[in-house]
Amino acid sequence: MKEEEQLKLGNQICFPIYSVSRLITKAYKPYLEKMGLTYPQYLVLLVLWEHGKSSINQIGERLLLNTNTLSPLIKRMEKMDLLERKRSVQDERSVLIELTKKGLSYKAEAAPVPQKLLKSLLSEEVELTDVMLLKDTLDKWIAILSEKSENRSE
Amino acid sequence: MKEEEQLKLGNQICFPIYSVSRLITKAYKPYLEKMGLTYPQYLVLLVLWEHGKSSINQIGERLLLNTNTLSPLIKRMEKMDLLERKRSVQDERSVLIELTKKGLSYKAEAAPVPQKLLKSLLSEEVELTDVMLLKDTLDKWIAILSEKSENRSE
DNA sequence: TATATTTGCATCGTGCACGATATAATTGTT
DNA sequence: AACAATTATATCGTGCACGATGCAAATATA
Repeated sequence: MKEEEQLKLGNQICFPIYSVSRLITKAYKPYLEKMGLTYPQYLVLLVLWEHGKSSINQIGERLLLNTNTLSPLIKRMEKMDLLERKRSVQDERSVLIELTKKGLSYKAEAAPVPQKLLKSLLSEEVELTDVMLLKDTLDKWIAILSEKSENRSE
Repeated sequence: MKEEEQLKLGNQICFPIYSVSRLITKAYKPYLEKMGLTYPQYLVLLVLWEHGKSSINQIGERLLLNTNTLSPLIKRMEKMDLLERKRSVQDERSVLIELTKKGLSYKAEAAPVPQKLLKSLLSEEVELTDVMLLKDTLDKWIAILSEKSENRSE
């Protein structure tokens, strides 16, 4: 492909990823706003539902987010009475995050959401096998790219 | 799949899209910061390089962004002397955006960037055919999802 | 031709993202 | 033990995203 052609929006590979990411966040909105959650806040809950009490660092590793994003986000969630922040006794630097009853209780309400969303993304044109292939490629890219962005300093 | 299982991060389909989107924006950074550009600013340039003078509305349609995002972004780009804003004579509501010489000249520098980035995303594990399949699925989703988010009010 | 509706853009407020920097606790080294 | 390096978190500044709202120009309707 000529360079000229590559600069056209329709031939870009990153633009559709960027757009779909935003559009999916929007698609999540009607489901999440019933609970007063944003999508990143929902992601934090996913981690805590799956792994229980975790440090900010551990949450960040799983979501590929740094503390400069997570710290304020988690403080907002604390204000919403979804979780509690406690300094670790073993290591006074760590802040351990634990769900409140309210945070735990949202799990039941959130459970059917991914299924509903996936369903809305499936059609005659896009079948489940396509989605699995897509996820496969993306997961491989995450492995490559997250490696790279960590080692920026080396 | 049980609902319990679906709530695990590793089984989510939207999370990898969200993560890869952010990681790719980061991957673009070293290439774009030479020109002092952010990724969304680069997208605006792509539109203007391809289509020439355009209204904010037209740019928004192509990038799937509204004016509340584009207006400030384009004003920043005007300050950087990349483009000029002019009210349309035919329709005083429209603001027409036209590239300056500087904005035009960046095209040559930006031309090889998508190729380089794509290359860094290809490996033994992820081949070009996988990327084409991925883009195909994403483009179909954009068609579905952008339709939906427009018709929210109906 | 008045008036209602729509359209294009801008502004405001809130919440991410993220680079840069700061700080205190911990660990490593001499 | 004293000091250097690392680690975990927090804060700051900037730039998106986006819902809500406002406003003026254009268009549609009565």
